[in-house]
Amino acid sequence: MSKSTTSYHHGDLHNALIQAGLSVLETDGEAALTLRKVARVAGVSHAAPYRHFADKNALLSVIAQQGFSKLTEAMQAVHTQYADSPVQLLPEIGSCYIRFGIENAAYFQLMFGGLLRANHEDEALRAAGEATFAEVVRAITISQKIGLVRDGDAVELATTAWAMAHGIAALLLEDMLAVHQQGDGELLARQALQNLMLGLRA
Amino acid sequence: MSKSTTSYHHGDLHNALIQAGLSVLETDGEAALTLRKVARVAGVSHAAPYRHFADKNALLSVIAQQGFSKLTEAMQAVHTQYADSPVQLLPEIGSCYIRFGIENAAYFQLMFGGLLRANHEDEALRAAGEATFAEVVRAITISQKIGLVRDGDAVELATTAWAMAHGIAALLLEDMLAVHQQGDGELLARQALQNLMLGLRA
DNA sequence: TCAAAAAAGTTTACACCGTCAACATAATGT
DNA sequence: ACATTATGTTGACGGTGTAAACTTTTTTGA
Repeated sequence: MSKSTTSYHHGDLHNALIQAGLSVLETDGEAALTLRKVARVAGVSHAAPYRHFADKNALLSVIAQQGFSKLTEAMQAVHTQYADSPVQLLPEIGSCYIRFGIENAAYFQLMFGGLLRANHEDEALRAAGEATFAEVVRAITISQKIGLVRDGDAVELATTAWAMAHGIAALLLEDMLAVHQQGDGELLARQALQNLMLGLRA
Repeated sequence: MSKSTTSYHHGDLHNALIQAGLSVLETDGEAALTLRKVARVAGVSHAAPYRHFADKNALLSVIAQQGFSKLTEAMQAVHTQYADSPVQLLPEIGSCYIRFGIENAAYFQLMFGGLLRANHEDEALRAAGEATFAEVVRAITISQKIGLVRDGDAVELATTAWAMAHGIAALLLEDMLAVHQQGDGELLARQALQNLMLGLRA
C-alpha cells in the first residue's frame, strides 16, 4: 500500500483492523463492535486478527489510545489558539474536553468505559491518558501565571478541573442532566466551568 | 417464602432473579453478568427469566434502579446525620457519592455505563436517578440558607456539584488519577470537593 | 541459491451467549 | 370442573470470542 510501520507479507492488516474497528465504532457503537465484524469489514477471516492482537481487548485498547491522542491534539489546538490571551484558556480546555465527549460519544465511552480498569497493566493506554492529562496541567500552570488560578500543586488543581469536565461530559452523555431544549447542554457546561474557575481562583 | 409483592405459583422468581443478578454483579462484575448465569444461580432454566423481564436490559435496569435507591438512602442518612450542623453537609454528600462509587464499583458502572442512553424511554430508571439528584439539590438549598453557597438556581449549582463528585468517582474507578499510596484517593477527593465548595460560595 | 523457518491468513471446532418458539405444568377464576 | 392464564422447560438458531490445525507466503541463513 502506501507507508506501513510494521507491515508484512499480505497487506498492512494491523492498521487496517484499527481503521475498520474505528469505522464500526463510529457507525454502530461499542456494543456492536465485534471482533468478527471488524475482520469482516477488513475483508479477512474471523481469526486473522489474532495474528496482530492478543485478543479483543488489545484491539480496543489501541483504538482507545487513538482516542486519547485525538483529544490531546484537540487540546493542543486550543492552547495555540489562546496562546496570546490565556484568560479564556482553561474554560476553553474544559469546553474542548466536553465537546470531544459529545461529538465522539463512542470513543469516549470506550476510553472511560472500564478498559483501563479491566487490563491495568496496559502501559501504552495509560501513557496516552497521561498525555491528555498533561495538557490540563499545562493549562492550569499557565492560568496560575496570570493569576486566574491560585498558587498550589498544579496536579491537584488539574485533577479538580479534569474531574469537573469529565463529570459534565459523562452525565450529559448518559442523558442524566436536565436538558430540555437545544443548547441547554452547552449552557450547563458553561455554568459548571464558570463555577470551577471561581473555585480554582479563590 | 415470606412477603412477596408480585409472587405467583412457583416462588418469587422476579425478585429472586434480581437478587441473583445482584450477587453475580458483586462477585464477578458486569462483564460476567449473563442472563443464563443469573438463571443458573436462581436455580431455573435459561429461558425462565423471559417470563419476568422483556430482555437482559430490563433486568439490568431494575438492578440499576436499586443501585440508585441505595445511593439515595445513603445520602439521606448523611442528611439526617448533619441536620444540626449543616456546615459539612455538602462535602459529606459528595464524599458519600464518591464512597458509594468506590465501594460498589460494579453497581456504579452499571448505573452510569450507558444503560439510560441505551434505552432512554425507561421512565422508572430515570425517576430513580432523579431521586438521587434531588438529594443533591436539597443539600445545595440547605447550604444556601446558611450562606455556604451563594444564591442562585439550585439545580444549576447542584449540577456542578454532581458533576464534580461524579467525575472524581469515575476517574478514580477508571484508575486514571495519580493514586500512588493508600489514602491518596480520599485525599484527592477531599481536595476536589474543597475546590468545589470555594467555587459555589463565590 | 534454495531449503528451512517464521509470519500471516484460513478453516474448523468448542463453549458460551441472547432470544424465540413449542411444549408442559401449575394456579386461577367462573 | 374446566378453560384460561401464568410460569417454567426444552430445543433450536444465529452470533460471539478464542484456540488448534492447517495452508500459504515471506524472510532468512548456510
